[in-house]
Amino acid sequence: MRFMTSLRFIDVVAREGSIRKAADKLAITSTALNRRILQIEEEIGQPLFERLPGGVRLNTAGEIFLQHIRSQFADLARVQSQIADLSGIRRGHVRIASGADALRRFLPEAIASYRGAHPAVSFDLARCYGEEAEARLFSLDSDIALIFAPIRATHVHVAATLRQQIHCVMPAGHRLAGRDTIRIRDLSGERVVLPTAQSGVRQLLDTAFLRRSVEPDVILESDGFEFMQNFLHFEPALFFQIPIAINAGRAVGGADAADFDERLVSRPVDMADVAAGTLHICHLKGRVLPVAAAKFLDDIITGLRGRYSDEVDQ
Amino acid sequence: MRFMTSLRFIDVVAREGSIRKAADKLAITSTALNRRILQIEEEIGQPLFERLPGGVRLNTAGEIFLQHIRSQFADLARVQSQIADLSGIRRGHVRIASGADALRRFLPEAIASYRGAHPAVSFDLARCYGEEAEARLFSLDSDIALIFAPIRATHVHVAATLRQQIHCVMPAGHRLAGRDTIRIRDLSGERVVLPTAQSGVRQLLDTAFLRRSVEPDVILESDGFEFMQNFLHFEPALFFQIPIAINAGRAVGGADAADFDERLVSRPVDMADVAAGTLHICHLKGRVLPVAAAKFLDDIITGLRGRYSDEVDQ
DNA sequence: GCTGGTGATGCATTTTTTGCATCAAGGGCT
DNA sequence: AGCCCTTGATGCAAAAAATGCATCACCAGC
Repeated sequence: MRFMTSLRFIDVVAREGSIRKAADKLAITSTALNRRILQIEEEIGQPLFERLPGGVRLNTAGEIFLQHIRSQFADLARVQSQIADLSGIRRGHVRIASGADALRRFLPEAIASYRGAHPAVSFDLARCYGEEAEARLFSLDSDIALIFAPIRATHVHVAATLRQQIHCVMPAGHRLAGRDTIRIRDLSGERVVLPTAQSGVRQLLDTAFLRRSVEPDVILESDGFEFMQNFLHFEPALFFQIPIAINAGRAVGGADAADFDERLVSRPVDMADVAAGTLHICHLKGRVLPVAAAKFLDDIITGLRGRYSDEVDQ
Repeated sequence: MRFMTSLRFIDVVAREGSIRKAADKLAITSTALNRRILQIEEEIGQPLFERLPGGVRLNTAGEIFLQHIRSQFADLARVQSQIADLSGIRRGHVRIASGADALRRFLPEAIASYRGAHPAVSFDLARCYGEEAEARLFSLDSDIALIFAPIRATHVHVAATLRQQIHCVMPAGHRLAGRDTIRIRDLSGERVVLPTAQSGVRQLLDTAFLRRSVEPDVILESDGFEFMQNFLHFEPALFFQIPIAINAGRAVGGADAADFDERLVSRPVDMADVAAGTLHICHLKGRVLPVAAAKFLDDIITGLRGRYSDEVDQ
């Protein structure tokens, strides 16, 4: 959209913190970019950036204006998606912020299924945690967020929630593999692999370890699930996931539900020890999503309701 | 704002229904305007107008896009107002749609008072009734509406309401001037001047006349209050207003409250005959008003609450 | 079939935007 | 302090875009 270029430029300059860097990124000269910004500032009647020796930074007016710009872009995307829908072809771009959990198995399947029905819709996945995901909604960098953590910000609308019990994943021959459920005290001294500190799973586990005064043998911290999974083939240890990260296709109920790798099994951690976490499916409050994003949101909520009927709310 | 010109052009073309007429209005050639529109249509990927032999008309995509354009303009005005507020000077433009009632005495005083505090804020008054006012909110042609009639549309948010009893205005020497309240049956055969059919006052009166089977002698229909008022100096007759149209400064209570013209008096119509109407002070639901408009809205609601405390709700 | 209106398009002109070279200013380093 | 590097701003010429004129094709009403 030609008529939006100047506005996009401002966005990039704000992100880069420097006109010259932004100009490089936009493949134009700093001169041209500088003048566009000066022109807009003149039209607004006030400067939007403060000039520092090392670059530029938004002032208050600029912050307000940038927020406006981003909302214009988001709304334009919605309009384009809606217009495309008129001619029967769903078109658009859906930007999702998600923790590693849902990204692992659930989203690939959900997106593939959606794209099967609407091949003209493209996706953008940003892997991030809690507050960062909320920030992405607010800055309109993402349309939908899947957050496995409490929601802090008031500007986030939770379209649906999914209760998820922490599961413990281990090699099939592990001494705990015989149990139906795992107790936290069983983990004392056990070698465990923990997700990174930002992760919602990790925070639930930390609380549980603290409460039960259990100190497992933490041999590794990682947020790479595939890495953790493969690691277990070489050194027997435990790691933790939520059902949605293990099995996209159906609820994890039975004792041998670890369908992700036949040499691994997953067992639920006893609810008395670790409270079930909540996966929040969110978008920015008050925002009208593009058709493509809105329908995708509907789809995943409907899909989850079909599979995990009891645990889905709202 | 230079970067919005193409969008404004589309708005004008849609309103004019013809590229050439719009071009005249915009003081450019039809060629330039035509090409701008073709360019935007190409960027959108779909035509926005259907070409008729007598001009152009928005198609569905165009309707959607135009709505987007208007919301952009409204939001830009909000942002500009907000930015101006940062530097201490309130700046902006408040567009009000109002029936003739509030336009008569209340709004002039309210606007003058507001402009006294904020001289950089300008106003735009559109005189219109009920549904037309609602439509103006929806098309973002007005920020605030004062509607003396029931609200039909669901997209209108009512910020406050003011109950207003119909008053009957007559020359001081009229035979009914001695009454404390006027009954509808007193009006049988009386010469009356009625407001236009769209007016909320008129609709309440029509209902009352019908219910009581009273047929006054309607000698004139007009929506010009000043005209009606002056007319009464030449031919004795009755006309009808609500307090806010008679007296902006204070509630109309006493028997000689017609402070607008010493030779005229106003008497309330008995509530048993005519239900009190409701003045609705509204804006578009879900819309964030520009600072200037939002504060003005606050001001008039606070002001009304001070003067007509009992009759103001919400 | 003529007339008066519409939007679309080729081409020359004008306006705007861009890029190069350069300047002035501020922070970090020796 | 003095040097060096990077930053944003600006004058001037080239490139690109928008504009205006003349004209075409189309349609409705008479």
